[in-house]
Amino acid sequence: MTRYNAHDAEPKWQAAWEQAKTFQVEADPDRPKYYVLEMFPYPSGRIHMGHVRNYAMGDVVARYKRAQGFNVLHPMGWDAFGMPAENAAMERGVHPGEWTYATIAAMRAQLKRMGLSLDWSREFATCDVEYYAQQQALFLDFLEAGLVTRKEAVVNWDPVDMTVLANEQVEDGRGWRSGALVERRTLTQWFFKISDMADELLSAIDTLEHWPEKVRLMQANWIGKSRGLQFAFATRGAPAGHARLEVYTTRPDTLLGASFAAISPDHPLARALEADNPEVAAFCAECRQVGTSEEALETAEKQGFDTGIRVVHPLDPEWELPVWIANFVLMDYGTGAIFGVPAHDQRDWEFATKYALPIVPVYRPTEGEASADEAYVPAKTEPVEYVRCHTGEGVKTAQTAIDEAITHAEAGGYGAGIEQFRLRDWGISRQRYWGCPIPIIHCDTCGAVPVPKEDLPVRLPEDVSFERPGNPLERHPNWGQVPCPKCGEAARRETDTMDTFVDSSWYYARFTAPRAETPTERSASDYWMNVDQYIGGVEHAILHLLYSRFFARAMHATGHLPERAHEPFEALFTQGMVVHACYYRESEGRRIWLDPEEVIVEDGHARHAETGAEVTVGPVIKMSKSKKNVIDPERIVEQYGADTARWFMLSDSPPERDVEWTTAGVEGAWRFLQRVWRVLDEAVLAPIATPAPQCGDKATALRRTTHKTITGVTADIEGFAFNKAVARLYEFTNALAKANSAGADLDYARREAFEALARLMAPMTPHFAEEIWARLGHTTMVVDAPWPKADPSLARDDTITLPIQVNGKKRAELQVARDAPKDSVESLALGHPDVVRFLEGRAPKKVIVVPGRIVNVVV
RNA sequence: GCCCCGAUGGCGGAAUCGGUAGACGCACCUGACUCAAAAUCAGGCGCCUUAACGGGCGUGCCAGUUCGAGUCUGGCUCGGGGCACCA
Repeated sequence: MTRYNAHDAEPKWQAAWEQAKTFQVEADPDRPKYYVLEMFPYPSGRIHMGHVRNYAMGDVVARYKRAQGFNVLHPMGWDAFGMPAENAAMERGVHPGEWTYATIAAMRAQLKRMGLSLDWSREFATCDVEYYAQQQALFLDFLEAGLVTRKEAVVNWDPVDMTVLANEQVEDGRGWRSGALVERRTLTQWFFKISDMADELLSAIDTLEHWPEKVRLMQANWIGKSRGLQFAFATRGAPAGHARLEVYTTRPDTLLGASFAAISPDHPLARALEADNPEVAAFCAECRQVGTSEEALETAEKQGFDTGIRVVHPLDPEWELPVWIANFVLMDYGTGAIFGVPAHDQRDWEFATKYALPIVPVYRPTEGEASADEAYVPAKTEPVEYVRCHTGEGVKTAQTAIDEAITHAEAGGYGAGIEQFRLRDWGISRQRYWGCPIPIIHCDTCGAVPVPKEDLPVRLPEDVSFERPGNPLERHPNWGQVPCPKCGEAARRETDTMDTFVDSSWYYARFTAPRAETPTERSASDYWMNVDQYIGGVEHAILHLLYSRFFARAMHATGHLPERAHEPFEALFTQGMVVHACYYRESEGRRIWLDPEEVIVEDGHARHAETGAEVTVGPVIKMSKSKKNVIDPERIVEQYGADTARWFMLSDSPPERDVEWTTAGVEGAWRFLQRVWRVLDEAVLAPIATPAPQCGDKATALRRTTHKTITGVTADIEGFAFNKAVARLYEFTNALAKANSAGADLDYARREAFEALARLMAPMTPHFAEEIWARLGHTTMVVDAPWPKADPSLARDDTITLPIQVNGKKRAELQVARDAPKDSVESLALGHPDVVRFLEGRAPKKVIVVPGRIVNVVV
């Protein structure tokens, strides 16, 4: 009796695969390709359980497709630029590059111990100069193609870290790292013109058949298309150049309910007034101070400033409305100006109430009365009674009235129906060091001049200091001082670097030719693209995936990718998180979190192992350092081996849902591998390559189980139901254990079963499968064995168990031939003693026979 | 506020087309092996009821469609996620 020893087996097979270059691939137009990609990691220092789950799933797909004969591209790299490296530099005085490459080395070693079928020869980090050089080339191509612009924008400014923050880096109005209150600043920034593609990116969502519906919805909502009316008010008493005020509304049906116009504090008209009216300037400054946190928005009162300017209502030249500057009007949506209809918009209602402006209802409910304490805002599809409408009164839906109003405006020549998008241009300028430098030179005479391609790359200088906050590139003594490429006069480099989302927006394309002297190599990208299966966390459902979709389109427009790559990810799978129980005790009103290792749980009660003190069992949550419930994958691999960790990650929950880490579960996985080992140990098998003999009933039964398992596991893997594949393999092993007690006539069936088992397990527990395969007498590796094929005649049963219901309740079972004719099944059912008993002598009214499924006798 | 998703034993989950609810695993219980424990092996395990055979109930709640509903429809409750002063 032997045991499976993961510590010896795993390094052995990893070395064997590496030596055989098993996972190194080249483009080969004669073979079908398959590109599997998991979202590449940020090199934080150590892999975590989320990585293990993500890469275990990807590896199942990659190894399965490989066994099916595909030329599988399965690469790995590092999303290596970003703030943590700069923070490490500040804290420890090491260069961000040094820190990053050290963490990469550590994580690479950890990943290699997982035995993933990766082509490591394609590895790169986004902070490699070879990578960001090509990214700079792409930037220049995009610039030339009109996909890049430089403009003023209101941005989140972190006054402590002294940088612009992306919206998602602002938590509750504060910088995610510094905790400082974020200010709104107007800065000149570089933008990718993603909003030009808004409509395209939206409509193409329909083609993403193999993406989760949830992600498609999130993308659609983010792009946020709305149809409405844009029209201009004529102004009275406005400064020169502001004779007209453009407004946008999705509710033109409420034009007659207008009682004021309002503009954003950042609107050009507000700016014009600000210039020579200190009161206006003070008001606008105050508005800009207010944070953008949820709390601030919830509690912030509507604030307004009456400019004294009037506008003329488009439907009535006699009717004038006041123009207010209002803190709730956003400059970057629509035209930055609105008309207020307090009766039917809650914000307008609050504003009008505060400043005593008229509230004029346009429609009312068909039954009952609208509340007097708030705006009446029914669904657009709900019929309401219009009492004041320029396109006709009476009962209709808002949607109908809106369409009429747009038609009316277009016919009357005072407005046009337009589409608006919520999606804004992608601001990529960051005032950071550890990112890809934007290849631009600023010249006083020539303006912003692109760095000539032959001068690329613009390298990050090595001699920088992080003693002070802010951007070290800005205070570098000479890095920024260069001659203008156009006129040769003294000029300055752009010191902003690119948002790290840019780095991850095209890495999948770079993997197809990672050493090319151009961003891509068309022969390689045309063969490998698109990514057939992309796998990652749902937290990237919007930004990363949207940016990547934009980039692929832009790379096609600039000749770097085939048109097919417009949608670079054919199929997307978003996996759930790894969660774990947590424990804490209260001390002086504070929660002290405890390592689960220090806690003993008995009968639902938890106590501290050392002190015996009562401990509170917290919720099952995402592993996090602050809650002390992190399990380090490295420890698990050391203790049980990578295959056990992989098997457990795949076994307990459907991949899209969260999986709870439990010690018992991991031990169960480990026990299973030992059990397979033991069952094989005790099995008597026919010699290798024995042809299929005539089999008796018992042997045929085992063969049927084998072939049904092959069919089932194959379908489960295809359908991303790894937990079901695992359950099926458990059942299969149980059947094999039972078959061991049968005699020599099963020798062939047993060999067939074990050969299938090794190959079916290989994508999930690759080292273990190799070991089994070798013990079965093979001198080749299971990784090179083809995926098993089920014999259709064996994969289904000839006789089946048919349930018999009486009045919809199961009362009996019947063993019949699979293809038994309906009437014979019916008479067998009616003759069944249990059925007769429940009929109690009554004649059946109706007998429903669904062949192969069920019989229902109705009385 | 708007949009979306989910709810099945003590627990994770299975039931792919409207057709045997609870596969498989974990936990637990009984037995075998053992001086003993662990490991392993054999068996049990939704709830109520029954000495037993059996019977009744049961997929968050209330209705409906159907011979038949975990699955479809309508209305709720609870939980989770996304967006959010977007005019």
